[in-house]
Amino acid sequence: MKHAGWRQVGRRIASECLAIRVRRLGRVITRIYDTALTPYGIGIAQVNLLAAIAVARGVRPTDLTQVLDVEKSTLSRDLKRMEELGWVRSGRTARGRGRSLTLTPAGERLLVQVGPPWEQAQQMAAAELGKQPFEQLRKLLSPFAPL
Amino acid sequence: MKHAGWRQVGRRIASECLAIRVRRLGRVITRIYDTALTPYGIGIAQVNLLAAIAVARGVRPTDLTQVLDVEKSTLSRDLKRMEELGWVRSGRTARGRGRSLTLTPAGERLLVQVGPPWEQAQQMAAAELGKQPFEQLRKLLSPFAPL
DNA sequence: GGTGAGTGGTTGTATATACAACTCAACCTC
DNA sequence: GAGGTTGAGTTGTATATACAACCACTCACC
Repeated sequence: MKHAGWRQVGRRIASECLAIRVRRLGRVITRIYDTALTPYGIGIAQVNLLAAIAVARGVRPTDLTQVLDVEKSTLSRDLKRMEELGWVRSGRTARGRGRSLTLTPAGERLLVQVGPPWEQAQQMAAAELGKQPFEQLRKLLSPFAPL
Repeated sequence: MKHAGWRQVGRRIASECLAIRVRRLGRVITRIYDTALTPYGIGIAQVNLLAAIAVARGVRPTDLTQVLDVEKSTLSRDLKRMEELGWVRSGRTARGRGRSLTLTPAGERLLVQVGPPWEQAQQMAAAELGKQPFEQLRKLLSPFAPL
């Protein structure tokens, strides 16, 4: 196996790489959810934040970076957008450092509205992947659920 | 189940959404590969293109959008970067419309160099996820391999 | 209570991603 | 072979993502 040529390397990477598969799956799945959510002016990435803040009211951004595995700089800008859109508010924490995040009433309303299209997207994703693989995948990825 | 409040919706989405899990997995995995590849001045997304072009020499961008499930506008800009970096070249197709893509010698060399760190990243990803889940996942996602 | 260390957050820069609108060239039809 | 049709690619705009560098504030310690 010494001296693998570029053809070999290319074939091996194309056929074996986990990252490439995961990223492609991400593109496909993201499109499904974003399409279903478009009428509501939100995408799955922001729904993610909305739901995370709803569940853990008063979290600090730093905590979210842990829970969601997002870079703090990414989160900073995502939150800025959502504050500007009027879905999220931040105040000082009761004690200690950092800000404390909550949904605005508009954010709460939006989250409720977004329920049905999200369910629909979840259905479509299951259809796209096949019921079986969908459930296997969901189970396999449960360590990556933000709860 | 009528009148689900925002708390319920948030909990449900946070705990069940496939897209959110897949996207988070993507972030985690991408970081592993990108970190391993950093010394070579390339990331896994570009390695993906490099490998795809290596395997299917002479492909047209349009074909790649099918094979890789990428938007044509995304691909257009990604390829532009890689042409500027001197890894990819494009010429006219023998027949029909569109361009034809090939690796430059520099691109071929880079692909070979990138083999070892890629293997290493694949190992680290397996370690991160656990051997078992890693293999299950790879198998489950084989429909998303670009081959 | 001042100061130094560490943490939380923002900003600069770059890539990857998508959708929509547009351009341009090849094709086909008559 | 002229003209409409279609398909390939680019460009405008916006979000999501990351890393590095920076700023600001809190806390702990003396």
